[in-house]
Amino acid sequence: MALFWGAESSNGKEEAMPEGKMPKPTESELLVLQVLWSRGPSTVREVHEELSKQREVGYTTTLKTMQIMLEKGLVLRAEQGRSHVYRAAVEEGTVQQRLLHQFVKAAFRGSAAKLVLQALGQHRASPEELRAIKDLISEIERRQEEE
Amino acid sequence: MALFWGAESSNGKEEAMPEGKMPKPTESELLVLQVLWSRGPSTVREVHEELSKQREVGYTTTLKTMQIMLEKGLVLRAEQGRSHVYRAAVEEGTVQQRLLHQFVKAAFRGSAAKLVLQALGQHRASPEELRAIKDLISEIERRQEEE
DNA sequence: CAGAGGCTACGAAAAAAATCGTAGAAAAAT
DNA sequence: ATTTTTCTACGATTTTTTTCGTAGCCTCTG
Repeated sequence: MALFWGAESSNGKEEAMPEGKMPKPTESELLVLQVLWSRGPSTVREVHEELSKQREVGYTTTLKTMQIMLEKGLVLRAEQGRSHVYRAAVEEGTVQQRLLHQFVKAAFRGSAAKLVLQALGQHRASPEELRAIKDLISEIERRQEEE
Repeated sequence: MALFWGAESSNGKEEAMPEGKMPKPTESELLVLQVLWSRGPSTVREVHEELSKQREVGYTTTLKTMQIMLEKGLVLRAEQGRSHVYRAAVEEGTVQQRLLHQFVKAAFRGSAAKLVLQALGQHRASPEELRAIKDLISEIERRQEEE
């Protein structure tokens, strides 16, 4: 079991990415992050197995992608025997927030409301989720009235 | 005034893109589409002026982008004197829908509800918009109860 | 009519991403 | 002890996207 992170002190990337300077992950990198977020710390092999389910891709491709992500600071890794265990260096919510912001601007001319309407209309949401959304809206409305 | 579209019959791209086989527009192409959607049919020069406000870019770059978009069928054009007037060949809503779907999958692991919550929490929505969203939710809930 | 300016076409270069082959080290299997 | 498997490193290639230079063609001006 790898008990500590930051064994790679040589490249100076052992700390979790400071929220400010996070580089935008590419599509492939996002796929890797998804696996890390859902599985937790994983080896290249494990991530690769997971990605292989979705689409055909060579092992070294996944490896290379993850190495690049390490350079960018999107992931951290620890040695474990002869292999490496990677983990996400950026939080899912933070990445989502940043990507969402850019997406709203790029595809919805900045109108988050339009996006929300489209998303709700198009995708299926559970009663609980709808409830949560309604609650949030009430919350926002309450705050607006106060102003 | 250009009264008809489809003067470019030679390249067989004079019809609006059939919803099914629309290629995913790249970032730059999306910027062009945004201009066409908001201004309506425009010349390269006009689109370029608009884009120049946002970022520095050469005229021929914009031109080339639009020519590629024509090949892909993302835009249509009509000759007007010695210049061309372009218009979007794909509807804004349709493109948004497709991009949104991919985005939810790529960044929110398919959870539209999570995206909605993030979007509402992060961006400002007007009371009217909130109203509209609430209405839509009620509508969805009603439909779900019936099942 | 000559020159300037505005347009498009076209090709090619530059930049960004994705993919993979090969080599070499270490561990496991036989 | 050999061989086979399993890893990483690294470079190179391919693909996609973006950007722009140059040439040729009209049109308008002087």
